[in-house]
Amino acid sequence: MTVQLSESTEMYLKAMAELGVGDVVPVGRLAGRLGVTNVSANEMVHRLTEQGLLSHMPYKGVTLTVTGRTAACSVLRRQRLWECFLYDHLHIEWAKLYELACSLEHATAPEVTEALAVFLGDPKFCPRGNPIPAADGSFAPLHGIPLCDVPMGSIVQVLAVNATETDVLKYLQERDILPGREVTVIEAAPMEGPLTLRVGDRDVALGLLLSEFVIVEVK
Amino acid sequence: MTVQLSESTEMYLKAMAELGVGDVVPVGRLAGRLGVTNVSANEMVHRLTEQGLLSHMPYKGVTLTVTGRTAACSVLRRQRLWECFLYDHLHIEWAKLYELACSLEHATAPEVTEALAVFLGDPKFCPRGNPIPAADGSFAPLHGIPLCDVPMGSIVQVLAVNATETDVLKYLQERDILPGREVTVIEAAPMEGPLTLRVGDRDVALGLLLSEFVIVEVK
DNA sequence: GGGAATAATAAGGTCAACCATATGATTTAA
DNA sequence: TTAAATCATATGGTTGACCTTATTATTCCC
Repeated sequence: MTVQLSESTEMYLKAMAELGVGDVVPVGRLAGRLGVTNVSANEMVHRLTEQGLLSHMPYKGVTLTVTGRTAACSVLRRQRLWECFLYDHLHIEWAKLYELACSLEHATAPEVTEALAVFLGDPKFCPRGNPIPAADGSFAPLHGIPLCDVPMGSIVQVLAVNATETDVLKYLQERDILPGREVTVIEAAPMEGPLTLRVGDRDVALGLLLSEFVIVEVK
Repeated sequence: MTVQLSESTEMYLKAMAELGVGDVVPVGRLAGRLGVTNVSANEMVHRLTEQGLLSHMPYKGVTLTVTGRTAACSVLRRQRLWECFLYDHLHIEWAKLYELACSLEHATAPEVTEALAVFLGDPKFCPRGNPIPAADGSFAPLHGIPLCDVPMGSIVQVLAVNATETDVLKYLQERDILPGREVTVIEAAPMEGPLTLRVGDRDVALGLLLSEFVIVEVK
C-alpha cells in the first residue's frame, strides 16, 4: 500500500515534522532548512502535494496531510532510533549523530526499524532529547518552548536540541547547552541580537536563530 | 582524497568483487548480476574506467584496478558487517540479510563502519560465510570452489553462499544448503542440467547457475 | 494606499543513471 | 571458414531533483 518514498521526499517530510508537526510552514523556511533554493522547494512542494503528502496554501505555507504526517513520523522514528544506536552502542560523537543517522534512516526497511527498536529497548527519546514517535505513528511532541521565547531572567532546563547541522551541534556541545542542563537567560541584545545565557559558571552568547532550536522548560 | 562514490558505482564495484576479486568479468555478466541492460552496464563501465576504478579490455571483460579493488573491499566490508549486525543482534531472517544490509551499506560513513566492527568484535565472516575484508583493505578470499566444479560423488562442506537475491537465498535456506552443512554431489544431469545433491536425509536438485554461487570445500 | 518584502510561477538548463533500438566489431564453435 | 553468439558503440529518450534568471502575485507594514 504505502509506496517507497524517495530520499528527497523523506527529507522534506522530516523537515516539516521537525519544524513542528501540524504547523503551517512557509515554503521559504522549508527551503532554508533543506539547503535548496525557494524555487526548488516550490517545485517539490507541488510534487508532494500531488502525492497527497502535503497541503499547500499559497502565500501562507504548507502543512502535512494525515498521510504525510504518518510518513514523517516514520522517518523521524528511524532517524532517532539510529541516533540512539550510534550513541549508546557505537559511541559516536554527539554532534555527528544527526548527520550519520540521517543517511542510515533512508536506507532502513520497516522490519529493521522495529527490530532495532526492540534491540534498543524501545527508547522514548533520542540523545538530542527529542521524542521518538511510536511504531503506530503516535507522537507526543515536547511540552517545552524555544529558548528565544523565554522571559528574561528565567531559569530553564534544556529539554531538546532541534538543530541538525554537525557544526551547529558542535557549537552547542562546546558551550554545554545539552539536554538536561540548566540555563539562566540573562538578557537579549537589541535589534534581534543574541541572548546572553548563564551556563554553569560561564556566560554564553547565543544567536536568536540558533536559540529557536533549543527547546526548554521554564522551572 | 577518496571521493564519495555514488550508490550505483558502489554496486558495480561490489558486484565485481563478488564475482571474484582479480578476475576478468565479461560486461554481460556484470549487467546480469546488477539487473541492468548490457548497454547500461557498458556506459557505466566507461564512466568507471575514466575514474580509474575499472580497467576495460574490449571483448574480454573488466577487472578492478588497485583503486577500484580498495573501494570494492570497503563496500564489501560494510555490507558484511551489517549482515552480522542484522543477524546477530536484530535477528533478521537469514535470506533477507543481503538485501537489507545492502541498502544500509551505501549510507555508512567510515567512522560508523569502524565503530560497528568494534561493537561486533571484529568478525571475520558474514552469516553467509563470506570473509569480511579488513579495515586496511586486505582481503583473503575463500579457498573453496563453486559446487558446480566438484567431481561427482564428492562429499563437500558448504563454506559460503555468494547469492544475493532474497528469493534465491530463501530457496537455499529451505533446502538447508547453508554454510557449515555437509552435502554429497550425487549426479549432474546432462545438457547443463541440475545437480542432484544429498543434503541430510533428502535429495535436492540444484540448477547449475545457482550451484555456481555455493562455495564448498571437498572433504 | 502604496511600496517593500515575500511568495509563486514560468522557462530553460544540468546531471547521473537508466532505457530501447540499431548497427558494427570480434570471438567462438560447427 | 563462415555463421551465430557475444560484445561495443551510436543515437535518442526518460526521470527526479536540483539549478538560474525573470516575471507576476500577494501580503504586510508605514
